[in-house]
Amino acid sequence: MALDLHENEKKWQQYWEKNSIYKFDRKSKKPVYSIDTPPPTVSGTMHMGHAFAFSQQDFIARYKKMRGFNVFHPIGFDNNGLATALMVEKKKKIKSKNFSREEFIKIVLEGTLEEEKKMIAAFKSIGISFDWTLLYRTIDKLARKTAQHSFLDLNRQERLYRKDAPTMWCPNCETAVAQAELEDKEIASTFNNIVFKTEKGKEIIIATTRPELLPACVAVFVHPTDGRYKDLVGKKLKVPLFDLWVPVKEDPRADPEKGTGIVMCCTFGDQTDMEWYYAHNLPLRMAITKDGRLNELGEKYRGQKIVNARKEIIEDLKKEGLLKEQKPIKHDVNVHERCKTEIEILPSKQWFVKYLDLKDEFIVKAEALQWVPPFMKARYDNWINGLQWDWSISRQRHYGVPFPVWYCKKCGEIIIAEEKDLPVDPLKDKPKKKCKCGSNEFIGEKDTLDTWFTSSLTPQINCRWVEDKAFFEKMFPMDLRPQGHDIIALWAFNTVVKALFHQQKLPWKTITINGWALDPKGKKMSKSLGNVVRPEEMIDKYCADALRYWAGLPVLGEDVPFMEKEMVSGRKFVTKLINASRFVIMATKDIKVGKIDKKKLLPEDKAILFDKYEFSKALNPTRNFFWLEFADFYIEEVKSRVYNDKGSSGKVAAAVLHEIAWKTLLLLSPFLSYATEEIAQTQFKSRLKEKSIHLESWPEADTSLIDEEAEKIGDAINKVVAEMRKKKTEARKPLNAPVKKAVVKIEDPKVLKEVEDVIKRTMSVKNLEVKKDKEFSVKIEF
RNA sequence: GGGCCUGUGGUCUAGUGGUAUGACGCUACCUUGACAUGGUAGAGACCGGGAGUUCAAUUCUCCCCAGGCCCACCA
Repeated sequence: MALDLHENEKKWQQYWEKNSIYKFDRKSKKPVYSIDTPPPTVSGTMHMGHAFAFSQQDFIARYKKMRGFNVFHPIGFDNNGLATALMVEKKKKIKSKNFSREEFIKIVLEGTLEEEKKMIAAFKSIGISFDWTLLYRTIDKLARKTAQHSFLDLNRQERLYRKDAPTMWCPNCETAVAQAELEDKEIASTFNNIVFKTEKGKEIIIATTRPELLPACVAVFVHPTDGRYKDLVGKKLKVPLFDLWVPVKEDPRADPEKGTGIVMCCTFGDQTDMEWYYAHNLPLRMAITKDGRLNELGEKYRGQKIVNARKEIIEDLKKEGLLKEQKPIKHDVNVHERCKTEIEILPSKQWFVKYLDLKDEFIVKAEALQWVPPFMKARYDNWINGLQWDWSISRQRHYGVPFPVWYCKKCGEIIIAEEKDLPVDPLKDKPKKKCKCGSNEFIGEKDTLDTWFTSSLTPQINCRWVEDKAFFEKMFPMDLRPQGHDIIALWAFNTVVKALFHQQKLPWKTITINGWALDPKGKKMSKSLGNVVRPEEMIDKYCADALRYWAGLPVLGEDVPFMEKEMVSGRKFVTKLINASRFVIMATKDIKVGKIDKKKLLPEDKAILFDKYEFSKALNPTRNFFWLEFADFYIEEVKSRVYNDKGSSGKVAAAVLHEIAWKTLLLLSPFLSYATEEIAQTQFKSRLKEKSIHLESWPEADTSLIDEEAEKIGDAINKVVAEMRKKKTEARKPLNAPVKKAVVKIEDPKVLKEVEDVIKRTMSVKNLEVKKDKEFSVKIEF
């Protein structure tokens, strides 16, 4: 009778929930093991990547629980971001702009409940052991309060500053953009050879892809060793179309190989322009507005969008004979990852966290963190070494966590909110005191905090930093941060930064970096490629345990192509496990359970692997032991004993079967959490001490019972049986075909002495002769 | 351009200084009393390419090639 795996999984899911199997016990005296789960974006759908990464995390959580830890396994949903705002706007057919920030946050929190429900159901269906009573959202009151508290603390430490700084700016979203929000995009563009003129009227050709920045030109650079332009240095050049003269300067950052080897510097065309601006003390000529148009410096092109202005300027240059050549090129430009608009560099008032001075410390301190796999630390180091700007934390967005900040209308003084009033919304709330200039009128900060400013506080949110001091002291730092390698530079780094600032400690002891679930060809799964496989589909088609099995196969950190056939193997394994256990119970029905162990299961070896986060190395050998050794040989050999021999040897065999099957179940329970629960609850009730197999302790092997002699005997039986099977197969006979006579030649016949019976019964041999010979051989007669 | 990682039978993968593990697939045979979502057996790889170290390299070193991720550059 086949078991309905789906019904079965549902049944146990409900059972776990009803009995709060995964609830964190605040009162327990056991040591805590805590996990800082990545909060997935609320979208209503679970990705294969979620199923993959969370399953792996779950193996660890379940293992730790079995090892006697009080496991703290919380999860949050990320709804503090543009993606969520857009989703809610679309769903409700509203615009966030039409609501106050506070109202819109409320709308988001309520409007995403439906998506949350779907995701919760999905995570539950794969059997992830989250404690759902700990659920938080990255825009909820706790998160806002934590973020604002963090802001206040950084302010106390004089780590915050606000200044008019060249900022990477998205003219489409009209917001500042962080280094990490950039993306490369290859676009087609034109290299324009444009004529600048010397005072004497000599034509100097300068190549540029951005002629619309001519009105922002402040200098022209050549390489110091470039002989071609030596005599120009120090002179001035006339910018075409505009009444503008700029100096020619030397700088090694000008590449003689590129274009004509002479380059114009505009404030600001790119990052090099910015470096020159500082290095050569150049004037600031901003020709671009925040919405991506030319301003009054653009003269007749004023008000034009960047792309249009470029076109018109090129036309006018052509007309005046000032455009010598145009070369179509393809080049990579920085675009905003969300809207793919080219980034501009504009000065604007932004809040920054000062941290560039601590780069070395960030690297050195993180050495105390256990990185799994260890080489991932290099990516973190790389990122920090490449950092050039302080952390810009302002976003010109309506939706998000507000700054707890006002500005005095009269004197411009910055007023920071009081601790006890958090969380505040400066657009709605007012400072409690007058400004020191006596004014009572304030302007609330309209900007919101970079989402990473809040997301970098998940350990503080999980451990209730702003709500429960005693609890926080007990729980912080957390034990484990599992996350993807794509966000080492963002999430991992920012979280370390915050914890070092606030707690002067690392936020966790270990960080594990999981790989990605890819499509079968090794490509990233994405909607546009149409190669997305939904985990729910796979659960429906196979079962959740099969999906978990797949997630348990690869080495942590490896990207894994999703192969449906792995699901088939997973389900077969589940079936095999159930069937073999059923046999064990049948065979051992009326026999008292003994305490005999058998070789090679070695739970402590598996434990070491888990402790090293190498769970796949625990899963595979356990599976192989169970299937290839236990089921294929041991069960077969023991069958005849159990069925035919009701004497003492039968009892021993049955006891061994029972013992091994149970220990195997325990070892597999972190992976196949449903099947093992089913088997334990229905067939091994006598062994089960707790309400669930997932509350049982990790099995201990009684090493004193490992008997080398017995192992030798076991190996000899397996060898002989395998050979006899082969002979029968070669003779095209069924495996249970009776054998009249068999002759086994073996170097040490003594080892088979006691087990000749076993061989005879297993292989239906009537007469068995064992002879001594250096060469091992088996002959059979039918 | 820089950093990190990966490259083992058709596919995925284990592993080691002395030519290699397992799975899936494939072929043949077997309805044996837990399981045909099964069993047994078999074919199939000179471990990306080249050079070096060594008695010996898939395993160590260097170079190259391919793929991935991150960073930088991008007039």
